[in-house]
Amino acid sequence: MPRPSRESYGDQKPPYSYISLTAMAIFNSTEKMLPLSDIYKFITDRFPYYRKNTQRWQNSLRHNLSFNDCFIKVPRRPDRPGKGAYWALHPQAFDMFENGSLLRRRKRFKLHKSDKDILSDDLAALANINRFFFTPQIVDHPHLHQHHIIPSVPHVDPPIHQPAITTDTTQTDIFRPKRSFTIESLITPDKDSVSSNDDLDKNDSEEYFLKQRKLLIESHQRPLPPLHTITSASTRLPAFLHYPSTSLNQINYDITMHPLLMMTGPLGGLHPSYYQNLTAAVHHGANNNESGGS
DNA sequence: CTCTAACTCAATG
DNA sequence: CATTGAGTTAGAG
Repeated sequence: MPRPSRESYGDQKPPYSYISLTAMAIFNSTEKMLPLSDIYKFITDRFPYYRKNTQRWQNSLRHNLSFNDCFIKVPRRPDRPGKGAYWALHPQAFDMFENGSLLRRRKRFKLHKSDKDILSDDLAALANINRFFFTPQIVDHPHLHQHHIIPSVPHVDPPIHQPAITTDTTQTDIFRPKRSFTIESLITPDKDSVSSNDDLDKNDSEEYFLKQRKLLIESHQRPLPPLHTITSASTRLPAFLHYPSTSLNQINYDITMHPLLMMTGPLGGLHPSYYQNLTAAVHHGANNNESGGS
């Protein structure tokens, strides 16, 4: 029989703020981002206290998501229907529990307006990229036709293979573009290789991508994602924002290209104190129905 | 005690 | 579900 587990705090209010509860939920997820409903679920599963008065605290929690810059609303991928967006943690907010308290931070995590603008631009670009690459009609373009570049909407979610968060990762295989991604390099590839040869080496995904992009731009069939945002390196969200891969390499390539989706380092730049505090708290609450093993 | 993060209520989109 | 504002509560130093 599952021991009531003192870590779930029974009917008592757990000593965590909504912000830390939400951070736990997100951090605990494999993708490091969750829709609202799953955040609710995480909390109610672990802490009985929150199985009551749901309307009240859930409203408060939503308020926190919107109000605090430490939470980022990631647009839902079109091939993943569902309600609401995904919520992720801003990487720069990892040290927000510096003082070791999961109840009240020393300072509120707030982004400057310019950073917020950049971030929202990037996220908008991401949404556009998604919409763009998951829209089947685009296949009509003559140049693109043969290349299985543009997918029909994928129906399955392939398992995400994220590097398990182990003790450390000295070198993660992070994808990085071999050259800088400026507007110029995208629109006017400096290499004659692309423009001169019509028959691209399909193993060179970068070249392939550039060619593809060029054709799409020329086609004018639908708005392209604002490419300039792709070069903004100021807001680099680590891999936990990484959308699960699909079997569609070209899409992966494009999406991976976005700075929002690039890994910044081991544990995504996780601050040690954050890691310790949160994992401790998560494991605390996680022992609800443990004790017998599942 | 002060300062301000966190919470609540609630209107609005 | 998401955003915003305003007023209240309460934790940290």
